[in-house]
Amino acid sequence: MGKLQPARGTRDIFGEDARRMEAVTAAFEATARTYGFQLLATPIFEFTEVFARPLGESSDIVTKEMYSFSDRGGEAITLRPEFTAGVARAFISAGMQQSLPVRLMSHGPVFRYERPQKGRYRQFHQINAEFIGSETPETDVEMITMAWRVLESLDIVDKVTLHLNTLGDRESRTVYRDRLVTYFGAHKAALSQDSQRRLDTNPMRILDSKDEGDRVVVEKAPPLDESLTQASLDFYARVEDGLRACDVPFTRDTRLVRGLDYYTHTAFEFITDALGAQGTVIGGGRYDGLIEQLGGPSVPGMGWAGGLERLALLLDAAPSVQRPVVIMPMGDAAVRAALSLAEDLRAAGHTVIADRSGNLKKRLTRAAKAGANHAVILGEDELAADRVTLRNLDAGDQESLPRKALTDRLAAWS
RNA sequence: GCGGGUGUAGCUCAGUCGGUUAGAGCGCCAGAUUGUGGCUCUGGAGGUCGCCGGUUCAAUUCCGGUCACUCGCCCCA
Repeated sequence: MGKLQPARGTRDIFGEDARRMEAVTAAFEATARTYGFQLLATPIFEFTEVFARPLGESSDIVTKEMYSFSDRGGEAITLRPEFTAGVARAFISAGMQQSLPVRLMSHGPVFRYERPQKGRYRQFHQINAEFIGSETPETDVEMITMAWRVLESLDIVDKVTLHLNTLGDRESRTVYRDRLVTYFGAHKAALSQDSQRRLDTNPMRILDSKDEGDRVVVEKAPPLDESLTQASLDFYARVEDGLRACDVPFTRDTRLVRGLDYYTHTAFEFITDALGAQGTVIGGGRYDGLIEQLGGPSVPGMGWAGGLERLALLLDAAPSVQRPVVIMPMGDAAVRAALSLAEDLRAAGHTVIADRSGNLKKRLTRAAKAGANHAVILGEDELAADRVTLRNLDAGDQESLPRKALTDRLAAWS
């Protein structure tokens, strides 16, 4: 095709795609609001440090996926690869620890330099929720339930499975990680190349390796629960119990882990098998160490992010457009009169499109294509009589009525 | 970053065992219907066969490279 393509891994979103994504965003905002969340819009770029520090210098995101550059002032800048770090930075910048807890929702583009696939882009979009300043397991329950409700309101909840796990508190996590390193280190030769690398960079990730040889080794790896402190076990039990109280079904998945060190306790993902390798649609967990690591106070947090594109892909059908009323003035005098008539209808809450070009036949064709329910025909005859012709495009019939009666007549239809 | 597949009209796709005018359906435009759509009929526009190079008398077709998409890995939403 032409040379004018969007840059690799980016795309133009319009029409049906745009409506799908709009629907997901709207469902998210509406649901999150009922949980007391307020909007926080952070910049789409930050000083590189904001992301590099909490994500860890050796993590994949930092080493190969960030869009980083230095600006004209020589500052190291990075396009956000996720929301949490930026939200945490905003939390610190604004001194929000004065009013704990805070419930913050965000959505917008994020950027990762990756090889694109279906449901995976270099610029993609996320919905994101962070609950900062509460360390109770019931907060985790609420956060997960909220994600569940979003999926429910989008009617895609049956396409998705909630995988749930705990990493325990920091002590548990460290113990478990050490045990894994010891165990996998002893079986290093049996591991795939990828997993041998993971042993250094991200040992817990070996647990969910897809390599068959790895799986054999993983089978006999030390079980997570043996490394958990009693407090961690209790915490997790309350999360499970709370989810049952809210009727949110879940699957315990002890291989579900988070690579980053600041994650503690609850980890969860909503996974679908409808999107190939891009199965995770919403993922999140508890991060009790993050804010401190960024140089802020020691404040616990719990959050999750959802991939807009992936969620949009799961919707059965694209939401339909608002059905407009199309007003069709014929002749110069009518064109002018139609301006104010359209304003009246809009003020009454209708979506109004004015079509001023072409013959009536053409305009009616266009109106039908635009999904209009009614056409208001305003020609010389109507103008002279101070009337309009209102055509019902679904029924195919029409009536003549006084111009002033139009708003009421249309109100009866909606 | 690694390995595989694909790239023909706005969309979905045929086709050319290398040969001169590249097709269909849908969509679009016009007409049958001077101010009345959705059905039907008739006609029309629209393609450097992704791009660059090589082989050849001749390349959309074969080969190489490149770009994009796609499947898997890595990683993640």
